[in-house]
Amino acid sequence: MSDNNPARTRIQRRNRKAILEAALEVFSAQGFRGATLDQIAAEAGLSKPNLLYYFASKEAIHAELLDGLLDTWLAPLRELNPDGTPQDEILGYVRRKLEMSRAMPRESRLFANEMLQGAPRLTEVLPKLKALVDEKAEIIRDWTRAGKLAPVDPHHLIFAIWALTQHYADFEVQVTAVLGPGHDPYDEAGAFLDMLFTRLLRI
Amino acid sequence: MSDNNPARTRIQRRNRKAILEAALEVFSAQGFRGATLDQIAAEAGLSKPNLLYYFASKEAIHAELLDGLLDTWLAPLRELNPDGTPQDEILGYVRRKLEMSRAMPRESRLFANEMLQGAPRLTEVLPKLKALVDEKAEIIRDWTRAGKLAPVDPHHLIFAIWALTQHYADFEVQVTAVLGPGHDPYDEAGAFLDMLFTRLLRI
DNA sequence: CTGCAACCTGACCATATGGTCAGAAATGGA
DNA sequence: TCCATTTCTGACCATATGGTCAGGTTGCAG
Repeated sequence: MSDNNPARTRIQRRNRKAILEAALEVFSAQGFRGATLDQIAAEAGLSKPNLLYYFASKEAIHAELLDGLLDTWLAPLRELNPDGTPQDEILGYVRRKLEMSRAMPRESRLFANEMLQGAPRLTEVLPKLKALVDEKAEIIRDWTRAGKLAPVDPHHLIFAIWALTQHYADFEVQVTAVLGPGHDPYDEAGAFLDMLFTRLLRI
Repeated sequence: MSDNNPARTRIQRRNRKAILEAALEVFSAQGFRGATLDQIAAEAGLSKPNLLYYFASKEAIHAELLDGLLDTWLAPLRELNPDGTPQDEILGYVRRKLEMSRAMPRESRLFANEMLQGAPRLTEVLPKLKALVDEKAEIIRDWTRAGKLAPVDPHHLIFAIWALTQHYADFEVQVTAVLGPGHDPYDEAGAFLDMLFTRLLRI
């Protein structure tokens, strides 16, 4: 009872991790309501009552997953450095964000599911999102004012980066189906987006 | 029994329409598994057994919604005219697609939900999608070869248009939360995307 | 080795949900 | 008006699902 947060025993650490991993798999593929505890339990290799020994409820598992997600998700944007070269900074952001979609497609889909449903479990963190975006938008606006960047609406530039990178994770089936076999969507997207943003931002 | 397809009586037409409208509302906001027949019935102002008088099952309602959706959704792309001016054609497509997101956000979200879950109920129509995209990609490639358009990967150009336009419907909560009050997201997006694609496609 | 705390389970419960059905109510053509 | 057809409903059912619990099993400190 002295240490509250971190899982104490080895077993607890292992099982909580397995549960969260399984839950990410299932929630991201089925949405919150579509996912069942039985699926998560099976995926984690545990019994349903045992799941509920580690987490108070289905909600609690989902909440824990969402908990750090926004921070993880916004990390690439946080790195945008006002003292760097505008084009490099923004291209770097695009690359980091695309890499994140490639490395964490399930997290992307978990997030997308949440947003599609109207973000019922994220509403209280959206203001935090807005604050960060506003801050970074101001940096971009300054770059434009200083003549270092083509004039663009900073908010919609950020939306564009989100949309273009997350699309490859969230609509993976569609992308794969349209490209057909023998393609690496993310490699191609990387080249395409480099080109796109280079052209867009050139003064 | 002679005429098979169209709803025969006035009542049938009215109620089927009400059910599909209600189902679109609920399915697009909750996903297939998240939606319940009770919700749809309530939204449509009918009793649950009455829903099932008009449709064989929950699946059947969903299937009927999905049925025409892909065609509707791809209509703007179909209009891409190989004999037009490349820039105008592509910008026109972007505008039509954005307008579609504005006018039919629920359809967009229904579609997004389906894709997120791996398109279990759309797999058989994905080849049709691929065929259309391949056809239009070839047109774009020809334009590029003819020197009328900057060189771009046509498939990823189309993905970009999808991602950028659908984002405003699918992530509406996020867009609204970030922009704050006093903005018309679609108007701003229209201007931004015009600018973006103009710069991207200029030779 | 022992005993207590941590871990786990089968059996069970309440509710939600998709779907059925016998028959009542409305509709509309003759 | 009459009655066959269409439309609609309350009551009901089977199953799925989130969650509980009494008690069994395992891990580990002393």
